[in-house]
Amino acid sequence: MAEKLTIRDVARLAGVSKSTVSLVLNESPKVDPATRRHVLEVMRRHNYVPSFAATALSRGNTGLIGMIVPGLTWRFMADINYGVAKVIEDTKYEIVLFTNTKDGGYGGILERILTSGLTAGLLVVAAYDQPLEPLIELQRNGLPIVLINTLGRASELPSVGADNYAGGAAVGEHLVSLGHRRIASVLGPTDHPYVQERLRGLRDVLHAAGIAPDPSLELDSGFVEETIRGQVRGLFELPPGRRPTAIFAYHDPAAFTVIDELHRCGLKVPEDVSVVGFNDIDAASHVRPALTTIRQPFVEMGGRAAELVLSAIAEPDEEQPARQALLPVELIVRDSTGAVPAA
Amino acid sequence: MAEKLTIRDVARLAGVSKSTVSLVLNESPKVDPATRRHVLEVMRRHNYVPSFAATALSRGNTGLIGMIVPGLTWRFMADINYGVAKVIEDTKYEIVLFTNTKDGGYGGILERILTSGLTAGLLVVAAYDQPLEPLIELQRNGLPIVLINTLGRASELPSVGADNYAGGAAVGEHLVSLGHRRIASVLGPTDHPYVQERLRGLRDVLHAAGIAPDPSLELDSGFVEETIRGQVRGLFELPPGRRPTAIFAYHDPAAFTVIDELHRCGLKVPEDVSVVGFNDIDAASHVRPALTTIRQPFVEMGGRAAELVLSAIAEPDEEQPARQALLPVELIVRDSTGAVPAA
DNA sequence: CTGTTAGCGCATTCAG
DNA sequence: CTGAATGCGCTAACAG
Repeated sequence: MAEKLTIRDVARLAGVSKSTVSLVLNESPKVDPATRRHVLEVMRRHNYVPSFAATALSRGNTGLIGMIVPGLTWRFMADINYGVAKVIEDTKYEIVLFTNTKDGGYGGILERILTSGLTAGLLVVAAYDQPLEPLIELQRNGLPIVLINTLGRASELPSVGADNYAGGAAVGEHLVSLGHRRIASVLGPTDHPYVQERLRGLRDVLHAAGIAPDPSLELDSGFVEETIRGQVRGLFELPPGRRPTAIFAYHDPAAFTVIDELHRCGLKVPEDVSVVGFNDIDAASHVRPALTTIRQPFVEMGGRAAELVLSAIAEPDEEQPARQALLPVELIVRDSTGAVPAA
Repeated sequence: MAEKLTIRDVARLAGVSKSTVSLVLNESPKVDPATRRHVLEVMRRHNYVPSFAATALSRGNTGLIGMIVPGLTWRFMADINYGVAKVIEDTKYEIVLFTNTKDGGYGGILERILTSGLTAGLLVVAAYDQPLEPLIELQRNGLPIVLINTLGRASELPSVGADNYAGGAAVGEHLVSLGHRRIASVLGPTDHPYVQERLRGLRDVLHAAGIAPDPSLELDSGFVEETIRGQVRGLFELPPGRRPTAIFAYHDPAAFTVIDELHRCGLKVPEDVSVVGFNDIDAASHVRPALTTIRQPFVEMGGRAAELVLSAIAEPDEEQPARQALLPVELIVRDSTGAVPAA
């Protein structure tokens, strides 16, 4: 059953030549609508689908888009992938998934991809510990690459990322509009570019509001929960006038920790202190108080990245300007922020 | 740079013929070790990798293994994929990922895969709402398929799954050994095969211990949290002698809900009531009391499934007996279970 | 507009 | 053991 038909069979069945069939397949306008319809009909009836391998070989393009991900455990990977898949599935391309299971960087993957012509383009979800150079090298060799840049790393590669600066600014504007003037930041690892961007956004807004930066309120908290707890306690051991009335945490789990520690200190959220997170993870809306936070557009990022590779593949000549798309983030106001308490 | 070399170039550079190079590539023993080494050396030096498309066309095998997943949001998908990737990366195959983004079933994917010869084999992570027939059909047409059967669905397809029966039995044995005789089950959706299997395992153990089944302790709780809370309360409105001393929840989040509701009812875990979950999600070890639960071997499931397709691809003739591999689960004893309280 | 003729890069006979 | 000849299924000029 379902014996595989070749283009030749279709040609015979339709009473035309192979190339006519090929032209129909490639939607060439150079074929008579009637013949075209007829050929399509034959194809459908016999359930013909062109051979993937043959098409790839002949065209010099495999119709495969590689996607390198650092792993699937990261909670937003699902969204990114969804965005990518949504775009790709409407094309003739398929996604080849490469998961970094080994520590040794991208290993032989990249080399293999390039020289074997495995994929027509590459989507790379930036990982903390992977250097970008090999990718840039690949790109120079003609492989369209788009970086899904969740880390805000600067590079000459085309990339899509979230507008972390705007995120920080939005938080600042929201808090300032509520009357807050002493805003602390639990920054996580401050050497990460995205953290710096957010802080810059926040500072700029504060500056514009006439609020001078206070280093004692900008905390490099790293990734360790205990550090955060200690820092939060430290904040409220400051002289009363120097204590913050709002805390901006670099991601939602950190915000939860902050809130929990505030509660332990006998402070109420948002009555005594307002708290803002980042990322809008599922739990943010379920927790109490529901968390005010910034939503990153991961689905859109995936989709946009896919569109970018696709277009780079379609027009390889056009020396694509390295586009660094920054997608807008969204402030989600919930219950963890409120007006500044009366002094 | 890195102009793509063909087998012909390598032949020329090595001073042999194309077919010799080909034989070397395919590790044929019919080539002189010296020439072989020489050719390999040339390939390495010039960074030659055979063209993916050409190899695929010529061999009639794309070297691609498709993986259909219902989505990446499901938390265990990462583990399954990791297991698959671990196995696949040591072979010449790559993974093509298909995500069901549309509701309409597998859509055209399956048809396309078969007739275009896109993939050499298929790994399908079972989804709740997808029928298996199309897959069986594909398999009949010669496409090796392995079902990663997280739902315990019966089918003639080769599949790997977790031993849910053993899981239920292990829970039973653990609780019985602690002296419990009145064990309630918060079953989730009882029409799901895996739920039934677990219940069967539990019942069999209870039966062997001389404990008669009690329908009032077997609760079809569906997926809704409120239902579970109500049922838990109901359990402790039973006459004192008929109340359970232990509760088996069909998954960890449900167990958390159960524990929370017990606390609200003024009952302590495990002093008054023991609670067991299923799946061993990350939170299970972080929560208090740390949850006793059953770990499912998702990584191993992925790996095993990958091995199965690979072998089916390698030996297509051998009318593979439809293997239904059931991988062992593991009881993780933590703090939520304890000796039955003294009457 | 349609049919003819060459390859694409490799695997696989088949002689030598 | 090695080299020359075919073909995989399709696309892409090129004639007709």
